Amino acid sequence: MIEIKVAIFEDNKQLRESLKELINTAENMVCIGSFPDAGKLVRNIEFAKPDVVLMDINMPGISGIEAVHIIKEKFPAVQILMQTVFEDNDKIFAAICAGASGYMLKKTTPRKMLEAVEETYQGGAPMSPSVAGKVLQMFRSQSNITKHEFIQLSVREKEILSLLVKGKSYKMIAVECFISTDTVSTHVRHIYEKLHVHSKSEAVAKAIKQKLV
Amino acid sequence: MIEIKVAIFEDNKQLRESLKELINTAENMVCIGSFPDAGKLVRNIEFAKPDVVLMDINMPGISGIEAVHIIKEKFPAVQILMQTVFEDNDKIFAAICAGASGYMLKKTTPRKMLEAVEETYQGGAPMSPSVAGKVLQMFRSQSNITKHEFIQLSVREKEILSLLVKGKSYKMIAVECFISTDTVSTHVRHIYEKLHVHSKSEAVAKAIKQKLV
DNA sequence: TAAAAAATCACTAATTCAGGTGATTGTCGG
DNA sequence: CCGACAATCACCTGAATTAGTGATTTTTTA
Repeated sequence: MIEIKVAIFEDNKQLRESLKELINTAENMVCIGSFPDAGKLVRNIEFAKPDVVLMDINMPGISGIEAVHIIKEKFPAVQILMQTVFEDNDKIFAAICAGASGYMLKKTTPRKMLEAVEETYQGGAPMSPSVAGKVLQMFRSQSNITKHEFIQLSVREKEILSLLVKGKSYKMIAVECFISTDTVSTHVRHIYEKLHVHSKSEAVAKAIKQKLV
Repeated sequence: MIEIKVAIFEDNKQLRESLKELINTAENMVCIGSFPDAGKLVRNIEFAKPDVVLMDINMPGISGIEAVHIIKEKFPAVQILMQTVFEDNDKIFAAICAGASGYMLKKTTPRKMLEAVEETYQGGAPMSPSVAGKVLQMFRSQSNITKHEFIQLSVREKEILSLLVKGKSYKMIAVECFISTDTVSTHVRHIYEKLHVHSKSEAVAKAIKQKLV
């Protein structure tokens, strides 16, 4: 029987201890290190050589996400399971992009926690269902399939729209395109008509989501 | 005790029957319909009024993915849990975009299958870990952000930013948030500072690209 | 507990934007 | 050749936005 070596990073002492105990109760797992913060992160990982790291996303000093970055850079084989009480889109996103494999809420039952560690070790990506839901949402919103609208912008309009997306003002666009701000204004008006929007923000949002730029 | 009403679409008779039995063994679930294909799909759903649909991805006639499209269009409240033997990137992607909530492999144990149905009903997105892993992979490869900045917006600021993205004016935001336009203006200024931008458009663009909303 | 951050409101002033009207070119296809 | 459309410019007005300064209350955190 192979033992899964688990390292824990968690600033809350009580939670850290109970996680450690939980891991050690599992017959195929062993906690080979538990740390309250990510100080000496590299040395700790180097020494402990864990298969799976349980990482709290909120820690004093180096944040959990930064720690994931570092671990994944230096020890790409180590699988990381994030733990958090929050379900923030941007945190989840950041953790995933940093290279975390799984993302469990702390309210998860001990049994499921162990399953998650096991699955992480096996290369899976266990996620609390609500977290997974958010990921799917982000996924869908990013790859917008629901564009049945055939938006036909002229070359110039696309050019101006892309400058709008970059946050340029009419005046700056005028300078860049060698036209007057009034002309910019006219183009923008036409863009609004075609996109069925009534403000710069809406136009920018639509442009990005529909990948018009 | 509320019973979760489950409908099954599965062309393999044996599997269909055993799924039906499995659902009915759970005390808080009831299978109110099992169908070998998606013919009369709308009428079947209309009649059975399921909470959760178990959908095989490969079916003769209308494919599972097409069926998801149709169901989500006509009955958006129905949650759909996909079932498949394959871990095909394209299929997973298509199913998610069509609006499936969960995605379980057929080799999943009966106990986990029931948990998944329950979680689907509760609005979660249960996924077999290996499937989740593929989703994360797709997610990472899709996002071109190399260096993710750790932007820490307050809850209120995020709220206001998301309204900005929707194209709302300060005035509208003020009404929705029960604050004055001056306060909105102050928050917006703070948001600009944190995002290092100087206009609404830039803020909106950054918010979307960095998935802050 | 003291300091920092968040949330709130107010006043001012300069700038920008949205929408309207109207006009001149040039190009393309019927 | 004419109409449609893209691209250009101009003038105008009211509304919205940005930015600076200052202040109070609550919450969070070190």
